[in-house]
Amino acid sequence: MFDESITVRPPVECTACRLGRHVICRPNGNAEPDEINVRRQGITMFDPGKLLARQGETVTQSMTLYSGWAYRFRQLADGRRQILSFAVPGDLLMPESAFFPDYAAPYSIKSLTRVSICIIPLKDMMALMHRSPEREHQFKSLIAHEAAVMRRLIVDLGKRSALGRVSQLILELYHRLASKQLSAKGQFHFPVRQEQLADAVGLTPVYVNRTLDRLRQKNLIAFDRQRMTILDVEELHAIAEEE
Amino acid sequence: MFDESITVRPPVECTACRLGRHVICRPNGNAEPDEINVRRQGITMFDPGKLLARQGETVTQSMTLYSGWAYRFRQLADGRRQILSFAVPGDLLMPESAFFPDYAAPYSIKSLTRVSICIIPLKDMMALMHRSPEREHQFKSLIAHEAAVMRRLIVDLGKRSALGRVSQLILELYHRLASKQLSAKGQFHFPVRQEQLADAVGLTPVYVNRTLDRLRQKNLIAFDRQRMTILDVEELHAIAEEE
DNA sequence: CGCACCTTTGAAGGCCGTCAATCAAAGTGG
DNA sequence: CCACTTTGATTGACGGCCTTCAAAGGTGCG
Repeated sequence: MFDESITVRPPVECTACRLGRHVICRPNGNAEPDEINVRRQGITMFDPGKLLARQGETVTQSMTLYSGWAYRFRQLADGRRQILSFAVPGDLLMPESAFFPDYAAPYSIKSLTRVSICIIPLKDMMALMHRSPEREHQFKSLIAHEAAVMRRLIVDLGKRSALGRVSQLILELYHRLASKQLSAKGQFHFPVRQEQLADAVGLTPVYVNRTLDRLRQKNLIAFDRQRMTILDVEELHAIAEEE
Repeated sequence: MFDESITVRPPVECTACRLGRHVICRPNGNAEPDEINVRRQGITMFDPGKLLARQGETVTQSMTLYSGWAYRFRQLADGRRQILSFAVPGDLLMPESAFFPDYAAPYSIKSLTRVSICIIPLKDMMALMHRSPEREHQFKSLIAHEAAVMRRLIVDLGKRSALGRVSQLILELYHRLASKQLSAKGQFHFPVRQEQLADAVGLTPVYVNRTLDRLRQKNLIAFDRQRMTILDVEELHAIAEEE
């Protein structure tokens, strides 16, 4: 399954990880030795569109996105697919797997761009988690956050129009990236194709295109060549809430 | 907030709880004394339509549904509401709150029927949970199950038609009730009004009505006077998957 | 019996989907 | 460096699923 990947020696020590405090496996502030650096198997690269985890299969690895984007999704028998969430640099790809031995993945994961992923055996991640109550609490917080994102998506899909859903998604990703210093002045790298936007917000690619167009004509966003710019955060937020 | 409720002395000992093994607070099989029985404050009754928890407010109590139905929902500023899930007898109303002190409720909860609820202080429930690794694991499993239900709902709302969504919901509740011995021969008490069905599956009450009608005309269900009967589980399941 | 609350039904319209064609951008090989 | 291909964005026409508005019909309860 992973034969199309390339694993390289870790280019950096974990203690010098550029993701800094935005990643779960950051070293403790105190004198604890850098355990993860010893355990991890290297950093693995994948091309865009590669399957990183398959729905139903047992999870044995803990994967942290070091660079690039991925998405979690479920696929129906006839091919329809629903994207549950996007993962951006620093995100743990399946945080809840750390709580259950022999956990069966409840969704699949695909790379959206070229990605590099920091992989360590799930057992080691579980052991690391259990070593410190704070780290365990961080895992629980991650899971609670995932649940909060799912609830928002449910409300979006159930109660909001196309304009509202797309606006919500753009804002959510903007805020997540901003909290990791990955956006500036409302501008950020947004490598999501309209087909995947459609699968995320429960619309067709054609209608996502028209919806983006409406947002552009309202002068709320500029979006071209994977570069998203939010021109009016307040008004975009208002539309995201009202529509 | 709870001034419209009536609290009565526990009518039964926890060790004789009719919910038996279908409730998280069941006594351990081994010789451990019945701790919950000491801590709980009694069983509280609420009329239909009462608010049991308010989105955003800090959770201080652990509530288990002893009888009746409730639903978890989020409400938007303009009044639109999306139901996230239903709670049936035996369900813990907000399992994830046991993991976070001073947890702010991410959704509101309302009684759907007249309900009786077994309430104990959240701190006691947390202490009880931490006492035994198995019980803590049960809590984690509950939360994982809630997450799985949310994922299915996301797929329903994003990718399925009205017929598929309604079928999915009926089947989900049927299976949940069956696992608690609360349904027999495809027949069960279903006290959900069409307005709430609509809020659960992201449709309007009018269209839910028409959709139920289509299911009846296909001879897949009978539904009258809060009594739901599934006439053809296989075919209903097929439609739930395909539509 | 009368009122409140649902459910059911009809008609009209809009949001979004489907199908299809065109266009733009980014490779690819010569 | 330029045909050629591939992939994704864009646009138009049309249709359908679902919404909205309104009214009528049931059901339970005081």
